[in-house]
This record gives sequence, C-alpha cells and structure tokens, in this order.
Amino acid sequence: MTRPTIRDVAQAAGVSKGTVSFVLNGRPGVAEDTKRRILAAAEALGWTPSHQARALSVSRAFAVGLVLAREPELLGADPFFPAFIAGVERTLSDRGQSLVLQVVPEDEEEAGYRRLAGSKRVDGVFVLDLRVGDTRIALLEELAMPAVTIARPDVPSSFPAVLVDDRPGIVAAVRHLQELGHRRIAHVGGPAHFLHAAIRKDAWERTTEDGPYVEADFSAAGGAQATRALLESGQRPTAIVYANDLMAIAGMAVAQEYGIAVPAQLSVTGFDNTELAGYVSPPLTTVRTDPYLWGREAAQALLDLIEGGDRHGDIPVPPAQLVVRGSTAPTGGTER
Amino acid sequence: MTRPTIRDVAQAAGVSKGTVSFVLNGRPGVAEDTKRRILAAAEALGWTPSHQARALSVSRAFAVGLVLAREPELLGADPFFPAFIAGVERTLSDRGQSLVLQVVPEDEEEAGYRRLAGSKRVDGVFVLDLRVGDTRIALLEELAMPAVTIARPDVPSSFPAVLVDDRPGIVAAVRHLQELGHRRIAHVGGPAHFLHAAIRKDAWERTTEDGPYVEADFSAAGGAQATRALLESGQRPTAIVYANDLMAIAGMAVAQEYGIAVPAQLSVTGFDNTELAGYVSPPLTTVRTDPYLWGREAAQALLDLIEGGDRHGDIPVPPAQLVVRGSTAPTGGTER
DNA sequence: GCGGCCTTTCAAACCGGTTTAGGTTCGCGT
DNA sequence: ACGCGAACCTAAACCGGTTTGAAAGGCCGC
Repeated sequence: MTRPTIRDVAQAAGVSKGTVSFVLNGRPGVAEDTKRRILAAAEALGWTPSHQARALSVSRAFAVGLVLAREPELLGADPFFPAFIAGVERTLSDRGQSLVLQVVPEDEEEAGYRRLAGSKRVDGVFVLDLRVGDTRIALLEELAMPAVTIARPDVPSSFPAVLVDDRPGIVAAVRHLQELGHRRIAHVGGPAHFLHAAIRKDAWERTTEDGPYVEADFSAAGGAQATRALLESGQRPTAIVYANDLMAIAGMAVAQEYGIAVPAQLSVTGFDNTELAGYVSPPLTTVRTDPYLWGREAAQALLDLIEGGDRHGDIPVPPAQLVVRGSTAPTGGTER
Repeated sequence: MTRPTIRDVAQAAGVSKGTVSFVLNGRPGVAEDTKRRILAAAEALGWTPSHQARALSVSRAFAVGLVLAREPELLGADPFFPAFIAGVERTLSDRGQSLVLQVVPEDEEEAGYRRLAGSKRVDGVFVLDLRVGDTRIALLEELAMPAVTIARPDVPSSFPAVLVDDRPGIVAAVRHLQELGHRRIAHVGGPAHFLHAAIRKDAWERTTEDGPYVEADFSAAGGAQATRALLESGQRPTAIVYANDLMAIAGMAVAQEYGIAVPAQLSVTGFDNTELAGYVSPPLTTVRTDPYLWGREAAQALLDLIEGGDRHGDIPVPPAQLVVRGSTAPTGGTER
C-alpha cells in the first residue's frame, strides 16, 4: 500500500497529470465536469500532495526557520520563547507551512542561518533577540533570505519588523513607584548589547530622577548578584526595577536573605509576567507582554513577505502593561 | 547568480551527473583522480546539495518532528522542553537533519501527528508527555511512522524509549525528609493520567509511611491551591514533596502567606531543578533531571531507527538526583 | 465549407538529485 | 589473437509534482 500519486489520480479520472495539477491548484480553464471527476478521484484515493515533490518543482520549502542562539538553561527560564513559537505555529499551520527550529551554541549563530539558507530548508526566518549593530540582517540580505524581526522602535531595519515597545511598561513601573513615594529607583538590566535590554534601560533612565544601574544577564544568578551589589552599596535604593521576572524573583530572595522586607523596605518590579510572578511571596508587580501575539503577527508578516514579496512596513503591537501586585508599596516601611 | 547544481559540477569536472553523485556519497568505484577533480570542482563552485531534490529521490524528509500539545503558558514555565529540544538539536545538526516543531491545541494533537505524517514532512517523531493508555503509539503504528518516546519504566512500548526513572529522585527526597524526622509527608502531584506524574506519585506512596496526596496540574496556580488545601486540612503535613519546582515555589509562597515558616515549620521539595530553584528564598531542595541528555539520546535513537530500522531496546539514562538546599530542615521548628 | 478563435486537454520538459543497466577500456591468461 | 573480468564511467530512468506549447474539438461568422 503505497501512497497514491498524482498519476494515480489522473488515471482514475481518465485525464493527464497536468490537468489534475491544474484542478488542485484551482486554476481556471478546466471544465466543471472534469473538475468534479478529478476531485472525486482524489478524494476516493485519499490523495495528498507530496510536499517534497512540490517543493522541488516550485523551489519553495514551505517552511520557515527560527534560529535560537541562547544557552539551553536560559531558554528554559524564558517564557518568551515557547509563547512566541506557539503564536508562530498558530499562523503557520493555518497556511500549511511548518516551523524548522535550529538551536545552536551562541557562537555558531551565523552558521545556523547559513545552514538553513544553504540547504534551502526554509523560505524565510525570524530574527529574535536583536542586538545593537546586529550582523545578522546584513547576512540575511546577502543570503537573500526573507526575514522578519522582533525589533524595537527607532531601529531602522530593512526587513519588516514586529515593533515591540517596552518603554511604556517600564515607564509605567517607574511612575507607579514614584507615586508610591520612591525616589532612588535602581535598575537591573540585561546585557547592554541586546536591543530590548538597552531600550528598557533607556526608558528607566529617562523616567527616573536618580538611581543606580547594574547590568546583569537576565539570569537568576545574575539578578541575585546585581541585587547584592545594590543592597551593599552606600546608598541603598528603595525600589528596584528589574528587566525581567527571573532576575526580580531572585532579587527578592536576596533581599529576604539580607533581612530587607519586600515591599515594606524595598519595592521590586519585574518584566514579562511569567506564570510564577503571581505566585511568589510577595506576588510580583510586573509588566505583561504578549509574545503569543507577536508570534502570530511575525508569522503573518513573514509569509506575506515570502509570498507577495511586497509586504513592507512594520507591524505595531499593543504596548506592554503594568500589572500591580504585592511587591511594591509606599516608601517609609518600618525598619525591623 | 543561481545556485550551482550537480550538473554544473559534473560539467566543470568533465564527468556525468551520476559520477558526481557517487563521489559525493562516498561510494566506491570511482578513480582517485576523478574523485579529486570532482571534489575540487564542487568546492570551487561552492556547491551544496539541494535537500529538496534529495528528499524527493530518496523519499526522506531529513527531518524529525515534535508535536507539542501543551498550552503555551504551561510550556513557558516548563524548563524541560527547551532543554530537551536543545539536546535533540545537538544530535540532529551533527547528522544534517532538522527539527520540525508543531505546537497544537491539546485536542488537536492527533491531527498534528497526522499532518506531519501525511505530508511526509518528517521521517520520525518524538512522543513526549506519555499518558496512561496513550492513543498516540497506536496512531503512529498505523501511520507507519518511526517514533521514540520518553517513557517510564514498566510501561511496554513498541517503540524505542528513553527510559527516564523518576523514582530514585522522589525516593531520595522522601528519605531525606524522613532522616530529618518527618513522618507526615504530603505529595502534590501532576495530573494522574500523565505517566511521569503517576510514577512520581507511586514512588512517593511506596516510600512514605503516611501522608495526604493532592492532585494538581503542574501549574503555579494549581500548586498554590493544592498547598492551601493541605495547610488547611486537619492534620497538617510537616513536609510536602511536589512533583515539580513550579508548584513547589508557588507552595512556599502560600506557606509564607499562612505564616508558616519554610523550612522551620514546613519542609518542601521540588522536582526539575529549574534555574530559579536555587534563587528563591529559601533555596529549593529539589531533584535534578537532565532533559538535555534525554534529547540527545532520543534523537540518536530516532535517527538510528530511521536509518537502520533495526535499533531496538530502550535507552536507560542516569537517574534523577536529589539536590539539597535550604527548603528542608529537621522537624520540630519553633511555632511562632 | 472554411478560416479563426476559444475552450479544454494532453504530452513532454523540468526541478536536482539518486540509482541502475550497460558500455568502454584495459590488462591478463592462454 | 582472442576471450574475459575488473575497474571506471555514462546515459537514462526515476522520484512526484508544476508548467509550457501545442493539439484537438466545438462554435462562430461569412
């Protein structure tokens, strides 16, 4: 029992391969009656097109790629990635495309893209975790590979970008703290070469009046260490705005360890609204983002780009929103 | 500037396509000299095989699939999945294969597998999150699709399985608690229809002398709720063994909320050793697993199965190990 | 009754590899 | 001088679709 091919369908319907192909691609110029016969035959045989063969003749892969260059441990802790992928899949499966994942060590990222492009395994790619002066866009242009980026405002890109603006979220967090009376509001950021880390820091910097900045690496360990540095410094901040939830949660644990009560003596905000955020003690005030939506939009844009070739312009998405929980409180909590 | 094909290489080397193909697949029967000429020509032209064409002629997809039926939010919180994928990728990229991901709503899981199989997009699949009486193995047999499962001991499977044994980890956790003097040791498990949830519960049940069981759903919300139930029950346990870190961390927050000190009044253990586990307060005693390794092994087995067709037998992996941190302590902590 | 046009269909080429059947060339034994 | 096998290589078929150029048939007007 081998899979039926288009030949079998043609034979069964008493027509040629070409005609069958026409019908199945909805081209005009085939008599109604013949069309019905062919469709019936295909149905009866349970025929489905071989995507391999189709791929070869139209030289399309019917798939898009995603290269992940983060370390596995960091990936595991980051809620962005699965949600984004789920969103991407949502659109892809509707359009009969699939997603090829490539996880590579950080220093082989470029090779990852080359591999996807060189073997024509995908028709386009997503570019995540954009960095300042990212070399990947030039690379992809050179490879003539359609791409869609998840970018931040004010960063020109030759590819369509899903424009995520983290600033309103950070600004809202800082303002919220200021309304609670905080003045020394610190920031624990991610690696400065990441666009999203840079823009979060920038938003904090412009909104806050005064407060120390520590660069960390988005990891729990990094967040803990940065927090330690802040708490031991001469002038302790009364609030810390973290660039993600993971660091914020680790930071709260450090504060506890130092005997500093959150939120009574130290207010803390995170970013991402991970599942755990609402279930730590105290529940974390954080910023909610919607990577699922970004994934859907990014996939839309990429497929349009691949198919139409004309889709341009960026895709705005709703700004991040502050979720106030229990880790922030007015200043002036009692010392113990 | 179009990509060079095997024809171009043949022409440049002054031989026929067939010969080139022979050389590039390392078949014997080609003179050393010719071989060199061909390789040189291929090199000079920068030729890489079109995987589409190859796929068509040998009817292989050179890819394996992974169907994920969990809800995106749960995926985000689970460290298993990215680490597993990273491990899979490690093996795959060495062998020139790629990974096709399919994320589907929970009720469309079967359709997901059918889609992958029907379009011949993949040569084999991984089966994760095995359930009791899982219908997927029958489905895959019907589809004649090679598969490798991540399974638990004592569950017969017609496919090779990476045999993960969670029991030693749970047993070690319970024993550790017993050595600290605990007798009423509760368990908060995952949904009972999941094999890994069932076996963890089973291991706890056999090792513990006495203690309540609450079924939850591996989510933070579920863990919190289960913990609430346990703490409000007449006979409070002095220790709780959770089936994953996420629930354990949420549980600790609930205890705190109730004014119950961890670990002084309540000891807690998790499972997974997520990144955050070591950076909450108190740091979580948990069980370390190695999904990265499982991914590597699973991919090995799957490729062997696809290529050789003869690979059988299960693949054992090192048992999970207890990581003792600060969330467990001797019983008899002072009431406040 | 014939040329012209439109509709419908077909046969064949093509995508870029792999694989098979067969053809040269050569050296060797007799 | 001839037959024979080994070593090397080629031509062509094949995988399963898409696409093109042309042919066949029907209908029209003149």
